[in-house]
Amino acid sequence: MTNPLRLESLEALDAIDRHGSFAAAAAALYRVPSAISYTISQLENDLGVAVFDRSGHRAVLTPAGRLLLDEGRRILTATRELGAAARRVADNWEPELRIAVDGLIPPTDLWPAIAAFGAEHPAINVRLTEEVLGGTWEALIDDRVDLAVGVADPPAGAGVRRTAYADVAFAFCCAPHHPLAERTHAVTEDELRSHRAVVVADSARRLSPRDAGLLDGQPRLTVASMASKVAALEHGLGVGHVPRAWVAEALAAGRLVELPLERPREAAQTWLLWRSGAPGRALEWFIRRLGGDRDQPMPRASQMRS
Amino acid sequence: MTNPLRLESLEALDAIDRHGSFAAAAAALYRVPSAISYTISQLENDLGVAVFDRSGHRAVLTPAGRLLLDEGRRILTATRELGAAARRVADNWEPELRIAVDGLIPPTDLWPAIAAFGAEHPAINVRLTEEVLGGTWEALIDDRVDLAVGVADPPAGAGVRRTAYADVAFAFCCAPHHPLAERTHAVTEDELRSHRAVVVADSARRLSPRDAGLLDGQPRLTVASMASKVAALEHGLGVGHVPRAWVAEALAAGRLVELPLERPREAAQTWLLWRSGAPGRALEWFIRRLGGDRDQPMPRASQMRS
DNA sequence: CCAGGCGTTCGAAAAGTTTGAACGAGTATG
DNA sequence: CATACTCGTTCAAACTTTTCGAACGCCTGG
Repeated sequence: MTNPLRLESLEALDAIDRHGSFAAAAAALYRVPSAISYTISQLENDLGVAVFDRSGHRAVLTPAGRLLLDEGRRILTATRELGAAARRVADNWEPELRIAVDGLIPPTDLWPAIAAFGAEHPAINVRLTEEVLGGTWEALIDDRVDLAVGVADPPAGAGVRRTAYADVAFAFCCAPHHPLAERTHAVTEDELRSHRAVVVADSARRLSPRDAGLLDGQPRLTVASMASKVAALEHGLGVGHVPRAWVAEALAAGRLVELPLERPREAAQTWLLWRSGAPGRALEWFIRRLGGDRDQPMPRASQMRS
Repeated sequence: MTNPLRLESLEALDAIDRHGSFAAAAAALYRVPSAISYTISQLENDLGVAVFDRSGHRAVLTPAGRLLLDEGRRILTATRELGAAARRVADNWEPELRIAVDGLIPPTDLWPAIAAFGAEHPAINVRLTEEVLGGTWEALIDDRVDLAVGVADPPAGAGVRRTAYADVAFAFCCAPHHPLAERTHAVTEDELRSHRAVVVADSARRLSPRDAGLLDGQPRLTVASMASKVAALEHGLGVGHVPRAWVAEALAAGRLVELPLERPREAAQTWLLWRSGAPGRALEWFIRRLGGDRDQPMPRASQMRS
């Protein structure tokens, strides 16, 4: 049993319903009424089903006709969209762009770019995932994302290109009611060691996980994301370094306090990474927007962009 | 811009991918290779997009071709299914049958019938909702469902037909640690009045709600469903009548105890209801299966069917 | 009752598809 | 390195399908 349904029949059905009569539909399709009659009776023959009830003066849809009309419209739409999507792909626009943002960068950082992209290219989907440390790199290498944003120390790796993204400065924080908050002078490493550190777990599935900026012997609370880490710090569960952009508001509101450190952690240079090879145009759009001119990959002086 | 995509092109594309070459696809479609060439180049012209890369010996899909193939298959499937669905509708099978089951009946009661129906008619969807008292009737009248199962006192109403369903017997229950559980002799109405009754709220949205089997002046806890009522009783929040089928297991396990009543509530006759008019065949199937021979609507002697 | 719109039917004309043969190009096989 | 085979394309001719235009019968509204 081969496919017994023609798109032209559905198109005709749609036009008839839209314009109210065979004659009007014919006019709308720049055809003669008999052609519409022919198309519909062909549909009815193919299907072995009455689509219109002609017992009255004007033809009226049967229940089966109603179903064909309603569902047929979905098929027509899908078909038209498929045509458009194919054209876009041929023009090197990806149907979907997948972006991983590293825990160092608040995802809100990307919203303006994503909103602007969505306004320009409403038909292209953007999928944003959040990863931590090696997980961001791994998502790119494993082809789970097309663009990695805010990776701090990308391993040397063939097949990956990069351009500078933001410098991320850290604040060493704890809750106001945390014992360390009493301190007025810079905290030494020895003092630190007796307080629990909140750390974010590397989200790598495959590569060996690494932890960042930790003193040996310090007790830990490991959480899954930077957002959880901030929440944990606010609840006084420990201390830790957090990118300033993540805690600016909490510091201003007094939910967290910043502690001076004897050896403060220096700002981290972060990168925009993508696989080399022919990038799609959506990827190029984001590289240009987020990374600026990628032919001059130099570290940016700014901290986080808002 | 009219629709520039033909189903035959997608069909050809599918056949080429499935059989590995233009020639094999042609054979599978009982056509000559040049016809396939023609169809594909027509697709490429319509779309203005290369679907195959012919630079090598064998034609190989471009990314756009890949998209057309993958998405095109979905469209082909949808189209075929639409044809089949239209035939079913013309044959008086509903695309979806909506059933409301009254709170008196455990929904599990219907599972065997629904499973059997699904096995016979896998393409017809069944939507099961749960309603209480007037809500069941109202869902039917408002055309939110096609069949109402287990309605106890259907109001006289034109345009509705019915046949007997199960007789529902009630058990008056409370938790074993409830004060009334101490009683060894039949409970009088006066005694009852001082204990909270758990009642199920009528789910009617429009019609005036009614409450069943309540003594005036008795404090109440109103819950949304029979399942909640059973749970409330088990937690000792009150007392109340429950259809035996809902609590057989809880009584056997000792999570509830049955109390003898001075004036026990008599079993309720329940009905299967549907709107009169030409019933679809799925509806007929369920009426026949659940209600037996509907030309002899007589109360059934059994209690609940399992 | 008449004018006008509706949808169908039919033969003829137009448009579109399929065919088969010929061709060039690539790939296995000996 | 021939040879035989398969692949996909092109082209004119045969064929099929769709569209057209005119004629017709039906119903509705004035």
